[in-house]
Amino acid sequence: MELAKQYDPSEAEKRHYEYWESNGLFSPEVNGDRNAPKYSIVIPPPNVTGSLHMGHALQHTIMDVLTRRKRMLGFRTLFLPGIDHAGISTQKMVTDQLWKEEKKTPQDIGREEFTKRVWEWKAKYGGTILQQMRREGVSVDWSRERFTMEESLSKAVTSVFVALYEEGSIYRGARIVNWCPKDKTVLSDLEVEDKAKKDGKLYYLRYPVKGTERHLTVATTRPETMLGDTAVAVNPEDIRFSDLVGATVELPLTGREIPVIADDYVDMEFGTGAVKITPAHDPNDYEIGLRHDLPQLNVMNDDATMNADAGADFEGLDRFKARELVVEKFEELGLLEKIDDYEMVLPVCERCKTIVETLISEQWWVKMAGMRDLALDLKRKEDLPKFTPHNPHTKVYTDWLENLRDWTISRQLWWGHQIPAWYDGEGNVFVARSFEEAAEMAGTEDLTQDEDVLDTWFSSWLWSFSTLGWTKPGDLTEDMEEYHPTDVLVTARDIIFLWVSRMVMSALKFVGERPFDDVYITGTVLASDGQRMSKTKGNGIDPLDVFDKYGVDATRMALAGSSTGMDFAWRDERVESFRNFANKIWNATRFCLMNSEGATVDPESILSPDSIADRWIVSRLNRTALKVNEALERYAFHEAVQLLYHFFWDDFCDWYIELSKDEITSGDAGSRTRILTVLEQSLRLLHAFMPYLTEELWQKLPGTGDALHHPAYAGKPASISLAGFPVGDRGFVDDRAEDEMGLVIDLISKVRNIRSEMRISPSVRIPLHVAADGSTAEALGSNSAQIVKLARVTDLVLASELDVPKASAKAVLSDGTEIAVPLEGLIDFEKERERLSSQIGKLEEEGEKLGAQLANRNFVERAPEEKVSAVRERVGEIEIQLKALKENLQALD
RNA sequence: GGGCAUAUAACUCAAUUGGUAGAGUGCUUCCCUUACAAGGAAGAGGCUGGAGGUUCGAGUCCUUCUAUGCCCA
Repeated sequence: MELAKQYDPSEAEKRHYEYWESNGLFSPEVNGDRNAPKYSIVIPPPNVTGSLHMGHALQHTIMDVLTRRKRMLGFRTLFLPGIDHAGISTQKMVTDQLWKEEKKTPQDIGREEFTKRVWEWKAKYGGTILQQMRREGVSVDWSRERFTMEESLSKAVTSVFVALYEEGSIYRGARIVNWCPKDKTVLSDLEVEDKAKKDGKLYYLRYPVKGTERHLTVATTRPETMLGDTAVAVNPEDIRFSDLVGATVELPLTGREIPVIADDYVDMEFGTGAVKITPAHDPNDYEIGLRHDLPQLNVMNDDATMNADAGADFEGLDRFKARELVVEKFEELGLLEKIDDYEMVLPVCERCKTIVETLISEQWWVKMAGMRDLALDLKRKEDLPKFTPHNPHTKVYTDWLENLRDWTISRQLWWGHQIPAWYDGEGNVFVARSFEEAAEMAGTEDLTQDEDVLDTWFSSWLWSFSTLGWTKPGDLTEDMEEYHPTDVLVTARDIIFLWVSRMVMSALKFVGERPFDDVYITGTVLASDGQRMSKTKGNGIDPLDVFDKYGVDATRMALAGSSTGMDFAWRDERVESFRNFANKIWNATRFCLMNSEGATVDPESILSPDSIADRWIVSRLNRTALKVNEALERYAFHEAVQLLYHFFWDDFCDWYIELSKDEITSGDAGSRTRILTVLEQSLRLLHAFMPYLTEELWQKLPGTGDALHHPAYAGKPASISLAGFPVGDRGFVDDRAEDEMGLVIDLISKVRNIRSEMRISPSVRIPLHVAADGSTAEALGSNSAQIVKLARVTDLVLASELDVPKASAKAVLSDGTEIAVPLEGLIDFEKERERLSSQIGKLEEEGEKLGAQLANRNFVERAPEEKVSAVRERVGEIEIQLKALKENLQALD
């Protein structure tokens, strides 16, 4: 069989995913072993509006590596995919489209029609990211794909709402909230982000004190809110104002009179020390208002224009226009003291970046204290999910829990789970699982359902179990029993609070167990400039472009290989190196296949390796497998990638193929079989990371098929994804073979060094003399043909003593074995002197360091025995080598 | 303001419980040796951000400073 000279990923990527998916290889049911242990992961659901970005690619790669390995180990493996309905962004998207295409607003077509349009939109565009995930090669079970708005998950949402309401954990109340005037909905604290505003202003406004000639000056960043002021506050300790506490201020522009109050909250250092209090439009003022029983005067509409209570001059004005007008009028009245420049931080809507308004609004809330305590109990029992990397996530997570506040769950949207609360004509509320149930409770069908929907997170916090068929407390579906709790959650730092902690609380509350054992928090993929990727900066990198350019497998290797849990800057060069690696694997396989006649993959063939090279590669293979498995068990993806890269490229390609090349090309069936088998094992190890390339090549190797499957997948469609994952066997780790092979490699490298330094053309063959006895002579002698070939020497002269002319280049192997290349006529004495001197210099430097250590009695007495003897051993080696090198140098004179 | 993290070769990053600092890319020199030039061979390149301290021994532990990033308020 002849392969192309270069690997073309695009072709393999098309074919194999289709094969895997249509044969259901990623469904846990493919596992025929009823007693197999399970392994389950639920995907963090991307937004239905979303498309694949680097963060997804990273997380999905990690999850897929974990899943594929476990599947190959024979676990009943479930990797469950799905998306969430992303209330705000989806509604926005469809609203925009409606306006663009029909010049209509959602209100124009009504709720029912609008919701229909969203479903149509979802059917048409909502699957984008799911298709992109197929391209990534993720081995998810598509037969279990979930969507937060589908019937079963909606039932779960409703039943959880009702259960919490019935126990008194959900209530409705007017409180100060974050309000997005553009999306016209309330936002939870977590959906608001801070944005620095460097060119902000601090306005100093004078309020006349009633019955005096005095003014009280307040400093504010938001003059327009003064229209809703209901007090001025000062610190009770502040002697500047102590006589004014209890006085009345005439609030300009409004004709209202408001009191001067004293409250600890006021910072004497800030501004003037006097603070205007607007309980209806500032969270801190709201609290102060409650403490002092102040009226809450709402002066704004839901679109952040001023309302009638702001006064006739201001009604209808946008908040920023109103600000200008307020300042103007203060100026006219001579009440504007000054305006300072002021750097500040503004709260903005996480989605549309509009400046968030704080106002008082009637919303639904969840009391979190009870569930929070359940989660903190886990901490006490030291049974929290295990975070990787451990720090600082565990602490951040528990700190946050301890300061948890109630959660606003209603949203003023039409797209989402409509709140299951109905009102009768008198305003009584009935919370029920359905209209029928509510009607029965109310004794009338004359009910209207609450207009609002629930926060999207109110459905995704149930994701770990709602996706497994759970619809109500007590539900124990087959999938729940089998796959919950899941094994690991892989996600990004930014949703530890929004999602991870809430999932823990909901699972504890409703299922009575943790939703997952481990949490792996990935680092952030930064742009190549080290900055965060962002649309506005235009420095983002589209994973699909990278797939096209370098192939999916190379991209996955680059991502997994960078996944230490730290953030890392994206570098195309790194992916390129893995594309080259993929090509290396391709060509190594190409070589084996070109010489595969009469041979077939046969695991038995490497069970009793005979030659040093065979014992060595089998040892390296098993050692690598052991380490890769160990690394993956502790989520050290980058270590696993490094191990595989170096095993395959250095050990297998650079040495094993080269050492066995003659035997292979001359048709030795045994050698051919062994190399095919080692290759096949390597492909299996690589499969979790590079699924397409390995499947492509595995299918081409002679002797592969379902017979190589893990026993749990006997008789299933042949795929490397069902083959056993090599776990490695300590019995095959052969230190002696590795030492002996190390000598051969050292010898060849030293000769190559001589050639290179002496500038001997590769076409010129040179003689090689080696002084060795015993096992060294045996190891080198049994590989003499390979040494001759790889060091390009005429022949290898092995004797117990060197017998070479003065004009020879010499070197010493790590065990002290002396080697010499007689180079009559070729050798440049000056160069050889330099070469030897530089090597002597290096060894002397190392020897001095180590010698100093040994001279230190404290080291010898206090350091562990094995450390000391290791240093002694190394010093011994150095001494032997130095002696020989120095003699060689002298011999040149 | 509080908390956390990071600072290692030109670049991007590694370094198990403290025990002679590694990789990939880039760079230099040589080679199209029929698996692979997306390749092969040989090299150069680091007082591990600064300053103290603990220790026989510190990239690793402690203190402090500087710079950057993230989270919370």
